[in-house]
Amino acid sequence: MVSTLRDVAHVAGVSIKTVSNVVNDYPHVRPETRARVLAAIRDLDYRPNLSARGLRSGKTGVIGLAIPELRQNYFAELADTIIRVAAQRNVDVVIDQTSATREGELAVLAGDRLRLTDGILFSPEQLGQDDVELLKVDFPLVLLGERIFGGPTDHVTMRNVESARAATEHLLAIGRRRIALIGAHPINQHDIRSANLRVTGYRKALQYAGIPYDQRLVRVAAPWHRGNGAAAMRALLDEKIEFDALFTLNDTLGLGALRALGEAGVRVPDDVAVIGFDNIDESRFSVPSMSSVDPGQDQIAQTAVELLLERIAEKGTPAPPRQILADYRIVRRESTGFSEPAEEAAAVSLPARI
Amino acid sequence: MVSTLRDVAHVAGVSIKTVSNVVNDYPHVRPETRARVLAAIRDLDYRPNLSARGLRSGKTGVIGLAIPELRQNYFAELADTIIRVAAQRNVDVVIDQTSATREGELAVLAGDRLRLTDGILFSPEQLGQDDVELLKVDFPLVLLGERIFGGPTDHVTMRNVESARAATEHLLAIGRRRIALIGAHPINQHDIRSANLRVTGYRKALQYAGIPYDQRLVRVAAPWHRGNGAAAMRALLDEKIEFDALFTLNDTLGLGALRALGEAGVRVPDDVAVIGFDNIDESRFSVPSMSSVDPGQDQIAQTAVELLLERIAEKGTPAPPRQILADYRIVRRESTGFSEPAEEAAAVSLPARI
DNA sequence: AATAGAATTTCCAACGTTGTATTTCAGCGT
DNA sequence: ACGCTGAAATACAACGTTGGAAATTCTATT
Repeated sequence: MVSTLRDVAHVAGVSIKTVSNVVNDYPHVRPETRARVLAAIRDLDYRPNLSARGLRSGKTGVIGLAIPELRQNYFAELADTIIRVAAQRNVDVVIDQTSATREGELAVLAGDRLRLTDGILFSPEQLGQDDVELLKVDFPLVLLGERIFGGPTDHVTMRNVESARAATEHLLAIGRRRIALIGAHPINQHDIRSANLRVTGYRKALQYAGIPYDQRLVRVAAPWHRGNGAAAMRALLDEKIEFDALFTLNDTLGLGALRALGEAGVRVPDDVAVIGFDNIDESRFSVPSMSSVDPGQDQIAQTAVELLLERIAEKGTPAPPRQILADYRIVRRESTGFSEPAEEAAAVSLPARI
Repeated sequence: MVSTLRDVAHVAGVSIKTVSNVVNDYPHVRPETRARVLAAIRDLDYRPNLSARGLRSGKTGVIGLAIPELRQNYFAELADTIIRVAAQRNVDVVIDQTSATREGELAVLAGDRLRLTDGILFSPEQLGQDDVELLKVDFPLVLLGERIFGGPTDHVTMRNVESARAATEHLLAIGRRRIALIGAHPINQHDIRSANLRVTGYRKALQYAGIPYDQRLVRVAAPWHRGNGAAAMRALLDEKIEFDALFTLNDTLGLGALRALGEAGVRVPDDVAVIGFDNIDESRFSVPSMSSVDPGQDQIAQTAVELLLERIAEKGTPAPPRQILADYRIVRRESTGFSEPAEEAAAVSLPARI
């Protein structure tokens, strides 16, 4: 039913190794022989058995992507891109959801998922800088995200400080001076998670502009989901703190805040300009559409897959760990007084379910 | 470095087959022997080589999920649930994105992805009823969605007609009489895609309520994404057609329509009540939060995985194809004049990226 | 103590592939 | 015609696992 090298070899009248050589583009095969074998492969609809190949070669052609939850827009988009990039390299992707639990993330590092995969792309959410030692694993691992820096593995991440600063400067550039921030985390000097990095960028922009940092404008919100964005915004409004702009540390918070602003009758961007972070698809379609920082996710996905495949192919002593920073850009939309050209708003390049 | 059955056998002082028996819960192993083997397995951190197991047994323990785009909320949520269910059964999931192209979907049926997987969950978006013959494949396949009915494979889907009727009746129940619909497709008698099924439900509800069907209220929109929902709504408003309610054939269209309504200063639900379809997470957080039809996606995911695993395990003549219909429910939110209890709105059970 | 019968363990082969080593072949110079 | 060279093709073994059957050990009877 399913044909093997043996069947192809029989039909083509050669040995199975010759068929294998053809399949693997081994150079020393006579064109005539190659043609005969290829014809047999076509006739029999032969496909390599990946289990056998994996057993023999020690490589499965599958990489793992360990993320908290596919349900979160950010990770769905990341996974989407990563799968596309991997597919171009003829690599399959198995997704492992850690459910954003420390337990789940430790299981990733313990290699519980490694049974099938040649290596793992790992975007932790619970592990932090203190866990950096745990990244010393004996399989190829590429780290994503901003939870851990300076680890022993390749790391692909975004320019948090610079891009947050740019976002803040965007608000300053349109004349805003009282810029609230939602999404901070309790201060912890040893914690360099992205919240703190982005807050740092925010403060730098203020400082450079000569605007004093006002603690009351900076609100804690964790985790970064809509409900907390809305709640933080309601608190700001309740406390009657004056502000004319808002920077939320991710888009999801921003969308929640937009909702709370809408409920309260605050006009965006007239009364309050809003910018988020991540540039998820959804932000283009909110009311009003929301400006955001595009942290270069496509580039991150592309780079991460490339680095991982390099590591998997690597022989001998591993090269020292590399850190790659993606390019960012500010996407201006209605929430900061801009409007995208109609085409862009309409250009949903991704056909929807019908 | 990586230990095998052989290593474990050596340490435990038994044959590799005995270790294999322990690993596979073969009953006739003395408790004492079993304990010794398990200890060795722990000590050596032994994990079965899935390639070898797959080669020997012909099963990989991996299933494929073929969907158009992970980037679409609906599919991200579906994939999320399916991966969770599969994980409980110790099965991994490889995601294959067809990019919503016919070509990509044909590749799925051609088994291009089958190299690694024991079977496939397939949610087509381009293939239609005319392609039903193509579903006759020689590997386990479970069909999802509403594009093709009566095929040769198991099929898990939703009650489109009934649930769309219930959605319409919900709008009728709150006193609305001029109910617009967005998301219809050009009429084609042989096409039973979900758009037409849902329109059928809508018409049945109207008919039962004694309300005439008004062609002008029914708008085409394809594909079902936000931009088209907004565009259809703008057209309705521009044409000054009177309506006091809106049923969009999915949530994404509805969110786009909400945006257009907001832009036009139309109040929701006061002027126009809105209900969508799919109950994606996002609908809870729009402004206002959007009522929707929950088509029973969790149940669909659960059932689909179960059916597929049954088919994979099936020996001998295959049982006749089964069709499973999930239970639906109407979720009432602000867009139809209800508000969820605060707890539910806040109960985002899925921690976000920090 | 011998023995049937069951329980437990082991042996052997095979799954489909590819790396290494070997053989065969064609073309060339002498 | 002979040996040489490199290209082309092949033979063989091994990757780690498990199904089936055979071998061994144990238990309960007699």
